[in-house]
Amino acid sequence: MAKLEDVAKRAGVSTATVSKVLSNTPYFTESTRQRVMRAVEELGYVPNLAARALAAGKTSIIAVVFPHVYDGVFQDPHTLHILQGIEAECTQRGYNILLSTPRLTPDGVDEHYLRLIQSGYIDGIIALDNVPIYSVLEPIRSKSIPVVNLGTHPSEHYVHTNDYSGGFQLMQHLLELGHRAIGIISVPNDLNLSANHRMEGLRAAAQAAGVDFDALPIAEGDFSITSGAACADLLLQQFPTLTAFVCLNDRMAMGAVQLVHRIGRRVPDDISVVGYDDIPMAAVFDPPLTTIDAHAPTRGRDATRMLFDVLNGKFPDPVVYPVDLIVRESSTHT
Amino acid sequence: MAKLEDVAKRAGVSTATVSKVLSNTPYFTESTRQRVMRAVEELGYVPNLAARALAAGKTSIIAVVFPHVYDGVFQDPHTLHILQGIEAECTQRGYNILLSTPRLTPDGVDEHYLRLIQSGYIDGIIALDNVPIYSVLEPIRSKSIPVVNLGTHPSEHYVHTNDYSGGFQLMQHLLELGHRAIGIISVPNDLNLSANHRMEGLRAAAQAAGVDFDALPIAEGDFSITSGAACADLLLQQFPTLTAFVCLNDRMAMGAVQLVHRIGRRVPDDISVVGYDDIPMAAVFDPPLTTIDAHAPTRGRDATRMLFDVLNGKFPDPVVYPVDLIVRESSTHT
DNA sequence: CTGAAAGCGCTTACAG
DNA sequence: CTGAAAGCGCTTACAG
Repeated sequence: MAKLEDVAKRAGVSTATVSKVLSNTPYFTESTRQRVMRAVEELGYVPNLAARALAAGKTSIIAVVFPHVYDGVFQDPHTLHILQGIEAECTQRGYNILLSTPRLTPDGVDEHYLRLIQSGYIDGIIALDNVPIYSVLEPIRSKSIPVVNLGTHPSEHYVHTNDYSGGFQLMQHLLELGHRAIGIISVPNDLNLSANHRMEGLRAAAQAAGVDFDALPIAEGDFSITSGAACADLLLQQFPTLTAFVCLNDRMAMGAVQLVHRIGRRVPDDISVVGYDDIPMAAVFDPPLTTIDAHAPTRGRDATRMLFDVLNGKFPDPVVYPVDLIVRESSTHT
Repeated sequence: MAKLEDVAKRAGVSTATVSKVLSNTPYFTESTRQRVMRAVEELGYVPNLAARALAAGKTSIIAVVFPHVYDGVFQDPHTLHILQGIEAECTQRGYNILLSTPRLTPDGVDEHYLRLIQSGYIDGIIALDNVPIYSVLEPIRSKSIPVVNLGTHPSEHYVHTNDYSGGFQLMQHLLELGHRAIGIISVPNDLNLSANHRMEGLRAAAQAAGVDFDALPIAEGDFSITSGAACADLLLQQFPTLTAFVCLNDRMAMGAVQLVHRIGRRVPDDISVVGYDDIPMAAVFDPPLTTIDAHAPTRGRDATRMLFDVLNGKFPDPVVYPVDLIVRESSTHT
């Protein structure tokens, strides 16, 4: 495998010159540049990134940090949508993605993640830092690694959506349809900060309409389809007269719909069900889900662009996306 | 940030000793080992992986290569299931995952991928090498990077499933239920080798039952839900008397079910629909899908274990998984 | 059982 | 505009 030295010899210049030509430093004779480039071409030279990383401290690797919680980031279409945006942007800029899914405990994060942070391997981080018990940004604070946060733990650079507003709109929608007997399908409040903010939005909308939020029946799932079905089952057994379910994500909403159908009732005629995220399947589900579009596909891309801005010494403004209520057929008036 | 030299000084030994103690070389006084370990502890020393990569040629990074085709690997729950298995196994062994989604053309693969291969960054590769026009393993052959292939391009080490058998069982199932007017929802044959093998299985089962496979109507989608619906629409307009659809993956099957419902007919009473992959949603879909379980979750894990075997100098046997027909409610007799 | 020293393949002030 | 040389932080024969 050809190295810089080989290229230098063949081009009749020093390794320093080759290095500089390759990194596009100006002030070189056109002829030198061409000699170098031809040697590179002829030898099929490709730089050894490990060496470059050591010498220059630049690796062309960015870490995507998605904490490992509940049933796994790999099960969540929403998370994947974000990853897709990150990947597209990184690939375009010649960067590689290192996928990190640290395991969190109240005491901190696993050793493996800590090693990665200090490995000298990564130029920057995009994090989905959303787990209340611990922020994965914590061990990074003492380092100088640029970070953009897609989660809601405090961070200098971030791309958020307005979860509070999303929750508010969702509840408002059901209330406007006349629903009052509304079951909440939530998650434990130590699971996800975004979910907590959505809950606050739900509460605010209820209170604005004079509805006692705390009196509404609530069940806690884990974002999975099956947990949504289980929650709906539980709630309907205790409160058979419920006319609607608000679910904190689309997958639980899909589970709730299935449970309702399984017990011989109809969505939305008997019971309205609304979700959150607008995953691709939401639009083609039966019935299509009323949900909140939180712009996952573009959020990953924007976070990545922001990270590159930071890497280039710019100071990008934080971004908070608005969210959009998407009314489909899973909800109707009482 | 503490480096090896700092640890050595503090422990009163040479850097060579520290390095060897840390890599678990035997033959060290217990007291030396302890002095070193304490110094490591006190300084919070973490090795710089870039330096280690350069010096030892070991990076603790393995690349997961999922060629970028059709609507993207990130949309495919099946692919993600595989990734989940890979991630779990790598994390457990202290390895990092570098995600690579090369863009393929008949002429080859993008420059970015080529650079990664030669970067000196990766210890091994797990590939889903399934695109007929080009094998991502091609540029690796001249290198000495260990590879395990989850796709069906030729490779020394691989973990497969028997797509042919899956196709065969699926068609056999419908034929046994009495179906003869069967629409095939496939993909273009330059898209995916696994899909092609499934098609061969379908054909063989048809022929074994005396059915002329080439006479069956066929439409080509792109694995997405919406394409499944579009194909079903097309086929039913041309052949209104079809009693069943075989789809080459679950998502297209879900699209087909939705189209059937949309035009006021029922699954399975009017039309049976079967899929392939057994993605998590298949079991909770309405109706639950008859499909082929190709063991995605364990396949990623097994491929990763195989890769570590190769890295450790072993010669693991290739693995071909059997596949299982899962009969649910989306298919019934004519 | 332990250490001195060379080397992995780059980049980067510095000097000219 | 170009090059000599030091250095990035490790590992690894080799010698003792």
